[in-house]
Amino acid sequence: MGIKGLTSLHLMGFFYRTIRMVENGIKPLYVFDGKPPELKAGVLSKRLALRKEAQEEGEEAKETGTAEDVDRFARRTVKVTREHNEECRRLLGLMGIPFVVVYAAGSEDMDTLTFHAPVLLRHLTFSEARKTPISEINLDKALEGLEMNMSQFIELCILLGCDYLEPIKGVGPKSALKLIREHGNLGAVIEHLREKTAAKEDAAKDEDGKKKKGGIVVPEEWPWEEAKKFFEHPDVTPAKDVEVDWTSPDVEGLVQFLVTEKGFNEDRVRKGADKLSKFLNTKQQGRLDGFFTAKPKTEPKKGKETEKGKKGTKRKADDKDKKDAGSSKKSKTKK
DNA sequence: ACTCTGTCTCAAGACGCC
DNA sequence: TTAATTGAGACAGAGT
DNA sequence: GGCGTCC
Repeated sequence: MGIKGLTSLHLMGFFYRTIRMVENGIKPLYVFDGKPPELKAGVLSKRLALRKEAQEEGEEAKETGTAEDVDRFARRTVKVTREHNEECRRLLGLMGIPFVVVYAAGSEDMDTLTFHAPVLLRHLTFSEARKTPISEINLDKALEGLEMNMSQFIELCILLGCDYLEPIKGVGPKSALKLIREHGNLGAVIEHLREKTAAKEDAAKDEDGKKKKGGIVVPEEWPWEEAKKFFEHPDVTPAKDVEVDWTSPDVEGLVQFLVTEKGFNEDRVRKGADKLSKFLNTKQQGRLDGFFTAKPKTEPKKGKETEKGKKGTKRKADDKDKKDAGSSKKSKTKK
């Protein structure tokens, strides 16, 4: 029953995606993620359970469901094995595209900016088909909009919860921003919060049985200063030590690999290789235009709020008497 | 009223023909 | 050698 | 734009 081919989806993806980028003036550098940090072990095991469940349901669907269901499930279940990884690297090598392997990639949103990346592009991986527009976040603009310096920005991000420290419950985007604004720096904020907590505890002590929860509590151990140092001086290989060369593709090698070994259409492969060498050789390049459809919303929203999307969240006013709305556990609507 | 958090859901390739 | 992700949005509910 | 094909 299987459609047995389809063993090269990953290569197809890399091949065509890369070509598309190159055509549009992007010189990609692939970063292969090493192992995830153990910090997340707990979370991972939790997800494992969920996934297992999902898989079981998938199995079930396989028997009762429609063809689309099966197909869909199959796509989710594709394993990325080491072979796939190696093949991808081999492919990139033949294409003349550099790549590196890293072992700690906490690269998310603002975290990335804290590492002084000047520009952050989000949603790049969403093919243009999706409605999600690509957004560009410029560090300088962001700082300007926040009226902050880099130090404050880093501290703000730490307050919001970076991957390396427990987030402080009760402090979200708004409060964090406000706190930093009011106190000027994270040290003062922490001090302030600790004092507050202490005061409440004292008050509670008198009454004994009163409410225990004293507002926002900063964890005992909260080495934010170290985190900050880490952001300022990340433990990375200096750029100059990394080899990043974009070279001409090895056409025959590609043909050998993709056509002979993987059964790709030779014309397509050669055509792709042509594009690669053409665009990689010509120094000049078109801009990003054309790679994405349009970027309707630009960010220059001065005021505060560098985060563009935030405003949404309109509560659904019509939530009348919807009784147990929230209790729907994992009731998957299966067909 | 507003803010924050937790939980859940959804989808993820690329091309080309019509 | 396996297992395993990511990001976004919506919503409900508890906290202040 | 939706849908079949690529492999």
